[in-house]
Amino acid sequence: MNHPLSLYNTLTRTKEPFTPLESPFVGLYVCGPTVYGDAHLGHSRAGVVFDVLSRYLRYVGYKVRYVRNITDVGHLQNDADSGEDKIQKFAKAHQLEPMEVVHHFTNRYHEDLAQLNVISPDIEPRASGHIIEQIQMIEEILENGLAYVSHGSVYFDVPAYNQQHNYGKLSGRVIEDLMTNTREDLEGQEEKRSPLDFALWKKASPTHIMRWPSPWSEGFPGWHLECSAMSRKYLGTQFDIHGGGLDLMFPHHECEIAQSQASHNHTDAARYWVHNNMITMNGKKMGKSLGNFITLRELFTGEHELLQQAYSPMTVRFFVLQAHYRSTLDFSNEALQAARKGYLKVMNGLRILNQLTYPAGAENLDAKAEEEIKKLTAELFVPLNDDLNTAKSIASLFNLLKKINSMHTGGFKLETISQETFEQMRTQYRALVLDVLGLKIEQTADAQSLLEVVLGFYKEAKETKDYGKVDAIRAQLKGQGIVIKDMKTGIDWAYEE
RNA sequence: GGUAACGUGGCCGAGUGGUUAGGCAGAGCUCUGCAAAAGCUCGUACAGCGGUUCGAAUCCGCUCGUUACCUCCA
Repeated sequence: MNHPLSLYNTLTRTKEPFTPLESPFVGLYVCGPTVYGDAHLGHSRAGVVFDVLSRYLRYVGYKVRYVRNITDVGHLQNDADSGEDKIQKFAKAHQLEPMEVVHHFTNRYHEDLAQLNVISPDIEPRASGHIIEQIQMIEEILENGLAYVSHGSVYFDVPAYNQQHNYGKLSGRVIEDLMTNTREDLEGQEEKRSPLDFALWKKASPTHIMRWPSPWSEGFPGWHLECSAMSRKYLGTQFDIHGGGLDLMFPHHECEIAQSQASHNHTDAARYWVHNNMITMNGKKMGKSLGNFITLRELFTGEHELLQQAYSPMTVRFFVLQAHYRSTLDFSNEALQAARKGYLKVMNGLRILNQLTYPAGAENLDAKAEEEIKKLTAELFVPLNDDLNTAKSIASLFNLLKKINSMHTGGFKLETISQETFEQMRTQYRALVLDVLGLKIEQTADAQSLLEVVLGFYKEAKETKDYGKVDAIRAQLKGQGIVIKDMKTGIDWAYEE
């Protein structure tokens, strides 16, 4: 199949037409979270952006295999010698098993993303479950002479690799610059031949409790390796799209490319490298290390000193989608409140659209109106082909929405457009909002409160002895499986038994 | 220091040479028992200074400012 989608490829720094290796199949790999804490607003961006990408690819007919990993073996904290990783640190502090920690946060991550209506990936591999694959890849790199064993650890030989390949091709780094700019305070790694070398396997210190056996030592796989090993296992040595946050470009993705090239893959792994930009707070990147993050749970409940109110999951989703994924997006209460209103406006439009019925047999075509609706409808999806410009698609949505609202209030006569155009408009609007942007209706009113309103009227009707109304309310509620109970102490209701 | 971006109206945020982005907030109008919703209309924009061009927010240069990566990070 041939679809005019183009994506910005970090490898080439240009927008390129997207053509899968084996159309209609698309392999998509996205770097998932390191599960040592709750997901924050920043995480939601990668989740939502690549959710929309996979939704759109499917919408236009591709068969997508979406793989997103869970990194649960921990990353090295600082220099390798400290030997303490984030997950372990957290585990000790709380007297928990490391697996207990990662399981806990994995579950919460799933819950949070589900709230955002992010569809679960097709495969969600865990680093801890792919130690064997990672060991195998290390062996391949050793066989190819691009890694070396040192004191029970294995390091990737960056200078040697760079003689055959181009280390830095993704992030635009020049190895000579990196050599001269290596931080002094990261030294103390006499095990490594070059400060640029990175660990493929790290021998565990005696106190390190996350460890696995390997040909070299009891230890754990280095950062970067899990993604190379798992993407290869489930998508092959070469696949279509690799996604992740911009902050992973270097060194993480750069190292992934090097590992894939240096192993028996001999490829850059992915053909299109796609990076989403960061969410900022007052212009500064939101991140765990900076401590300026707001978790999704805090957003949903409003429990954070910077939040003036709670923001629903769909508000957050809409907020993310109103910006292009490659731009930074600045958080503020005002921006979230604006997103909330915008989201509700779109959903009200959907509700209206569902109510509209075309007046059959009453066609009274107006060429101009017909043309206008056709044009506005056609513009809905077009921006998505231009590097997934959801912001522009949403703008198109609002433009069409004005007409839909006019149809509803009667200013725009439905019969002036053909039924075909009407149906097309309705189908496309729904498809964009529900299927591709992945927005859904959020219940704002709960049944209990609505019932209390009805019971209020019931009580009033009884007091005024308007028994016709009393009986009607009872009958209506009974139709909903609810019975009213008049007791001496007051009015209550129950589920009909 | 190296590399890469960015700077759009009160706020958020599209837009890469000429046409209304859009949302929120604000003003006015229509509709309305009141209100809401909705529709219509309106306003202050493209950091600064040069340059290229018939024409630049959009290309080039310089200045100022902000950020990201170079360490774990979506």
